[in-house]
Amino acid sequence: MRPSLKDRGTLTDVAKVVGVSVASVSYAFSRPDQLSPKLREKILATARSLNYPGPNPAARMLRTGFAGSIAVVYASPLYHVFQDPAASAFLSGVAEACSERRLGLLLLQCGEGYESIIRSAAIDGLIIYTMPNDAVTIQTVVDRGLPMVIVDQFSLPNVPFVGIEDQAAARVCARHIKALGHRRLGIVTFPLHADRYCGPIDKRRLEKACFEVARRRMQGYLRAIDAGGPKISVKIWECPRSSEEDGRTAAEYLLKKNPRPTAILATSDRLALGVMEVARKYQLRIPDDLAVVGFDDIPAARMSALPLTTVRQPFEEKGRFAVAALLREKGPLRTILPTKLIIRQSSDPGVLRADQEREIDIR
Amino acid sequence: MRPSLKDRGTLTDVAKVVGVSVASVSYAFSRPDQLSPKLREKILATARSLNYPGPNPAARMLRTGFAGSIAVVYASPLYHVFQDPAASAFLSGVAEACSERRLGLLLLQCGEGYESIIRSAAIDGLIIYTMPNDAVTIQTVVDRGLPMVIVDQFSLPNVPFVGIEDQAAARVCARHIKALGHRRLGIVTFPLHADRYCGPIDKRRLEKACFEVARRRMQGYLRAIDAGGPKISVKIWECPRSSEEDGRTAAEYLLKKNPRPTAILATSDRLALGVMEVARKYQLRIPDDLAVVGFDDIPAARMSALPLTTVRQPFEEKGRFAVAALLREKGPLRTILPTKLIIRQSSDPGVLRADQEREIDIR
DNA sequence: CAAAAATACTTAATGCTTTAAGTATAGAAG
DNA sequence: CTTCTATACTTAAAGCATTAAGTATTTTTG
Repeated sequence: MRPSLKDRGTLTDVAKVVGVSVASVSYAFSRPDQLSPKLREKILATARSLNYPGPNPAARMLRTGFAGSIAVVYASPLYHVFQDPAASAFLSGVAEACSERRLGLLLLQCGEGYESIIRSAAIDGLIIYTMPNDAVTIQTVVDRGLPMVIVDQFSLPNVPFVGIEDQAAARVCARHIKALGHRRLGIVTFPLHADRYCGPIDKRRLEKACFEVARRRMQGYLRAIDAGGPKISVKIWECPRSSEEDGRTAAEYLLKKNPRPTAILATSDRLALGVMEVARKYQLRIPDDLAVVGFDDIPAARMSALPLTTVRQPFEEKGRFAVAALLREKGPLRTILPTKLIIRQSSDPGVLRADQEREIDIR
Repeated sequence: MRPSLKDRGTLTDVAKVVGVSVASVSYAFSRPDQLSPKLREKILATARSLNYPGPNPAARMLRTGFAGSIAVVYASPLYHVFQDPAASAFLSGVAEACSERRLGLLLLQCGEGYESIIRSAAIDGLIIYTMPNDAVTIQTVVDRGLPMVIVDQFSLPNVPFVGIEDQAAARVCARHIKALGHRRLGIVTFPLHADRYCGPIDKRRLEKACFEVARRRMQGYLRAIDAGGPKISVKIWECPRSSEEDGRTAAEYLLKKNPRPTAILATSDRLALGVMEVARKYQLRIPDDLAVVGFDDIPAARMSALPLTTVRQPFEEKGRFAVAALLREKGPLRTILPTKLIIRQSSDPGVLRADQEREIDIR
């Protein structure tokens, strides 16, 4: 690509032709009130005739210190955001908030090999949407010294945080299942670490987890399970991503265990939907033979042939809050949004119709 | 938000402390080969200790003329891209191509009130994904004088174009319906104009259409319908957007006509899915009482309780091609990607099972 | 009609980096 | 030991705009 911002004429060129100072030309473009309409028109007309494309964004940015865009940093391959309904919903909120404020929205991938692009992106602030909790990656971002907001994940001192009560919500899921009488549970989680591991996990791996959301949800499940009452057995499977396919893989493992779990908790709806597919394949009746609970309440959870019990979280709102927090417009350092347990057919034999659901506020 | 790119120390500050020239500091960051490892390390260490965040992107950009990001311009509210499966799939391809090349992906809304942000975005090129074919809006973009690519929509001389044979594909849809013996047709289209009109349209409105994709598809339908053979009646409904809800509204109108159409062609799957919902509500059997054909082959088309006949187009590939074309890496001025008619239960009584489908190459 | 105020425009400093070309030094080659 | 080359670093120009403060001119006001 040719150096696109170069070789396009400058304010000075226009000024010379019109016979005014550069200041006037600058004002013609960005502060109309400083000029007589007549001169302004003349300048703009000349600019057009000279093919002058308007003030160079880089120079303007250098001078004003304002880029007019914010970035969302995403740890997985960038295209996943367009494939994952939860990420899409969040970004939808971010996009809406950006549009309102006339800000551009820059999507950045973080992780190894992507440091340079994070370092040199022309932005006014960063929303950290997913990022492993490891020092190297964080450093690149923090080093920019830009305003930032962390969404879900870990938190950093003095950096605004927007999220939900992951642990409390997960706890409520597990309690729900426990209350239904299940004593053998399976848990399917999206990554705890950034190593693309796929398989059962041990305690150590859980405790060292560098994706906080997964860890908090896991902790929620486990605490509710261990919170007294009847003894409950648990098998855990970690997936390298959060797709239906990963859910299927997990289910193939968990459902072949003997004795088979009677309920599966998944840290995302996509995983849960994958689990249900496999259950159907093995002719297990849901919720009688197997109860399934997801997390997120993506549209597919409700639309599924067998509607999924899940935790509803306000993704769009999260996105809007994240932008607001980034711009320091208002609000506290920590914004915790409310969630609800949505009970549908996939877990509760008492829910008889597909369009029936029960909402329970969490906390 | 505080002026974030300001007040952060400069190359010069670091140079002074280390006691070297600014050039050396610059090289330490961006051209390691120009410096002894020892000096480089010293400079970077000092930079860290001074909280110098690395070269100012604006200044670097001003000097090099390279921004490191490209933009996708979208005419509807930006958050729609995260809600529309077709747009998501396209952007998914764009995102993948950007990641590969270490480019940032900036999402920009175009249209009234958004000119300034398009004018001042720090980018190296533009992918025009949707944009009404009206001079004012186009001008803002063209005026930037940046490399650009137009995807679908109108084309501009010497601007690379990536798209599909909309008209041919639509023609094949209509022929398919015609061959099945239908003589009363309804057509549901997404916007032909940017005026949010919702209702039946006349010839004039169609001919003056400023969204080319809609126009080309409409023309395809109509030409196939008028191409001799039995006489066929057509009712057309234009929607202000391309959602299921719009499809429902359209269906409420079309299905109340007397006599009722026996087939409905929709310019998008989302519209078609909305139509099918209403058909179900009225207890119409699909495809016997009503055949429905969509366009795009989004995942929901296949997953629908009654799988939808539609045109499959390679969205991700379109995105990747658009980026490639923007970077002038290869390829001709016009890239036309192949499409297929995917025949499923919603149109063809001969398709008996939900998971059965027939593919027909278009052209 | 003189003084004050508003309007319209200019001056000039400043923002921070990149990079071709130049210089000094150390090491290799003859 | 001289000459050449490579290495390591410096010089200085250029990239393009914004904007506070100043000047000249016109309009308003008393």
